[in-house]
Amino acid sequence: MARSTRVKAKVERAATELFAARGVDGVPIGEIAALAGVSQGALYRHYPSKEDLAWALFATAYLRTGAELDEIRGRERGFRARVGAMAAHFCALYDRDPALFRFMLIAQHNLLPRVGPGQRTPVDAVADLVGDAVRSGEVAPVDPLLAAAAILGVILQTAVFHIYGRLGGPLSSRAPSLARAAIAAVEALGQGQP
Amino acid sequence: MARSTRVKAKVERAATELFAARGVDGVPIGEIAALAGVSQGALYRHYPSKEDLAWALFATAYLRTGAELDEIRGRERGFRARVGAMAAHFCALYDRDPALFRFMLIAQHNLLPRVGPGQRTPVDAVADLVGDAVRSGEVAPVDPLLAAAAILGVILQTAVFHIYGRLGGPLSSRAPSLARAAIAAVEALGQGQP
Amino acid sequence: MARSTRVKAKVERAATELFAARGVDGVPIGEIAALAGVSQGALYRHYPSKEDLAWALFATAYLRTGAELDEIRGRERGFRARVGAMAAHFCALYDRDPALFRFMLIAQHNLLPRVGPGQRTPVDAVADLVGDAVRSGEVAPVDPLLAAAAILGVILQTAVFHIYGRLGGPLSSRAPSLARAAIAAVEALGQGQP
Amino acid sequence: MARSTRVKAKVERAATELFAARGVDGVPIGEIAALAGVSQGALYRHYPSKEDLAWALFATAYLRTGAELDEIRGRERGFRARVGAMAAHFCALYDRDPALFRFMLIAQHNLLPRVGPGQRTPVDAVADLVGDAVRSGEVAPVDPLLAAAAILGVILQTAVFHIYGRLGGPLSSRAPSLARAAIAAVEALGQGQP
DNA sequence: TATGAATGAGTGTTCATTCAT
DNA sequence: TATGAATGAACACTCATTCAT
Repeated sequence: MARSTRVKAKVERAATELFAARGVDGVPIGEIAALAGVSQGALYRHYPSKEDLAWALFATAYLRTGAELDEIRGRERGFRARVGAMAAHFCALYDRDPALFRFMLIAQHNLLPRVGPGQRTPVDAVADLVGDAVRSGEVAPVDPLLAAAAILGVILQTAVFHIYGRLGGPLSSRAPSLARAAIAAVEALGQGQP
Repeated sequence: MARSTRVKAKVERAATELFAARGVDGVPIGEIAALAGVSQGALYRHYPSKEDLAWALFATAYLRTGAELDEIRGRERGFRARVGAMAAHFCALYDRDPALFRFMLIAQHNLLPRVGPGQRTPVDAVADLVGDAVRSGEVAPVDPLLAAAAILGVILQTAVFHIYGRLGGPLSSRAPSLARAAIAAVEALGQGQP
Repeated sequence: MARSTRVKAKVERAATELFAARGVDGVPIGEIAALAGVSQGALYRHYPSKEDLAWALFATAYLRTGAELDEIRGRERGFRARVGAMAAHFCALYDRDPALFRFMLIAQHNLLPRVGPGQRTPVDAVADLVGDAVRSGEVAPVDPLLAAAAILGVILQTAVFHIYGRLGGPLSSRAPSLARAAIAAVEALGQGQP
Repeated sequence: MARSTRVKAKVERAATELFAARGVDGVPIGEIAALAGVSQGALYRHYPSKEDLAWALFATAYLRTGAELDEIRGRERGFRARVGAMAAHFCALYDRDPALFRFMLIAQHNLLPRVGPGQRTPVDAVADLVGDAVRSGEVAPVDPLLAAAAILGVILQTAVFHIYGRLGGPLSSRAPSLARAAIAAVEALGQGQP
């Protein structure tokens, strides 16, 4: 592993932890450097600005999550299986790196507008998943974006409660419940005016 | 209405709009003063600091929402009716003042820790609503906090999608759908592994 | 005199002295503030940046000098009288505020490009003076800009020598000599190929 | 030509161009290295600091010019011929390397004080030339330094006008005119108040 | 030896807060 | 009391210089 890669990795870890705890604006760059064990100036060899560092962290994680959800959509068959796999995936992400998850939840409010319109986001993946299910007749017709909001809302709000200490234990153990709840919510949305 | 009250109202409106758009840290206090049409120094006659202003805005809206949800719980009877009324209430809040709603979604990450443990929050109201339904046998046994996460997640994530332009139209028109989805999610959570 | 005016005057004096001694880039803004007896932040109420402060000082002095030379051109009659008055004017400027003069000589290399093409500069005034004299037949045909270079060169290089201690005494006492030399130089330029 | 010499030449060329365009303080050392095609660290093998690089460039050119003017003084006979040769020499210097000329004009304000009192500068050469002429009776008694200012002013200010685009064409074509103007200026200085 | 990453002191600038008027 | 200028402690960022590889 090259020296440069080591520094970058340490900086990204430190920044993720601190940004997650106190927000991008709440963390002086010197504190990131100190936690990463490098000098302040060294950060600027890898990122042109603090904002760019935050954006790189966010975009990487956000778009990678979108790609992973797309990958699940390509791999799994059937609405229920796909939602289950996605819920498990989100929970695993959370359990593996809660700081990164928290950072993404916080930072989206500032950074989402920087995501280009052509990018595949997690929202796109989930909405397309619902679209597939509607087309195949697995679920009654429903606005895919509204359904995606329900699916993501059930999962992400649970993560938020976990972050604030309202819920404990590994999130992964709740993945099946969350999947069931998300599926039920989407089906209920589809039963508009019967 | 006393002059002081009018000034406070103008300041709070300005702060809400600006905080919602760019976050508390992203808004200089001078800009709030300018938008409110008062001098910078005058702000300090009403709020001891910017942080206190943000906290006052957040706590007022957050705790009032909790009280309103409690009031719904006191007024409505039955799990479904109560969830429906709460969903309608959230949607009306959003439609009436999207900036305030957005501010609360953003600011919670910084300000939630300042909410005292004895305060009645919206989460408490929703969780208690679920607890009531479990006790009365209306829904199968379920962790009230997990169920509250599902209910709030379905509603709030829809609001988030509205904020980012993924969904349009008044949120209130979606209230019945959201209530149905939230109820279904909770019921699904209650059906462990049969 | 308003407080604001007092502060501005003190800042401009301090900046002129320090810029003249060590160049714009060589002077930290904190030193200007210290010499002016105000806080660092106070500077930014009057100038948006250090560069703007330097530019304001330069542009004011440079364009005012141009206007004064134009005024001389309007007042005096005859080539010799006008050059004499201009030389005296430059020398008086130097004697009254050597630091400002030195600052202008230094700063022109960075700031002259910011002077808009429509502005009346000292160079324009001197060149027009020569143009008048050529048209009236007082001096033989000569490129007014080349003649202006000669006139300004004789005067300004003398000031430079004074700055570096090669010449002493008040510059004003040399004004008549400089005027004579400048006039002779222009006349000699006019005797191209007889 | 040794490798070290080639590197030094490339560095000096790059530094001269960049210093001339934006001043010593305005040019990061990395930019010099990039333009010279060497690494940043390699510069420090040849010059102990940026300041030393600038000084080496300035001192070399400045003192070499002084030596060349002295050589003209040794070679040419008569005030007029010597001034003519010097004017031609300055114009040739400018035409051959305008960046170096511009750098010297800019850098003198910072670096002239570092020139030791015993060094032969261009000013010394020109002043001595005038002294010779006064002693030989070729020109009326005149302060040699004042006369040197006039001679240098006529030539250098013309160069400045050329740099700023007020005059065009090769400067060498103006050398005879400048020499004539400089000589006339000196003679005028010698004619006190008759 | 040559490279370019790392260093760390220094800089310009912002902005919450104070305070003279 | 209301104003807005002044304060001064941060802060993000730059860059000359050093040094491990």
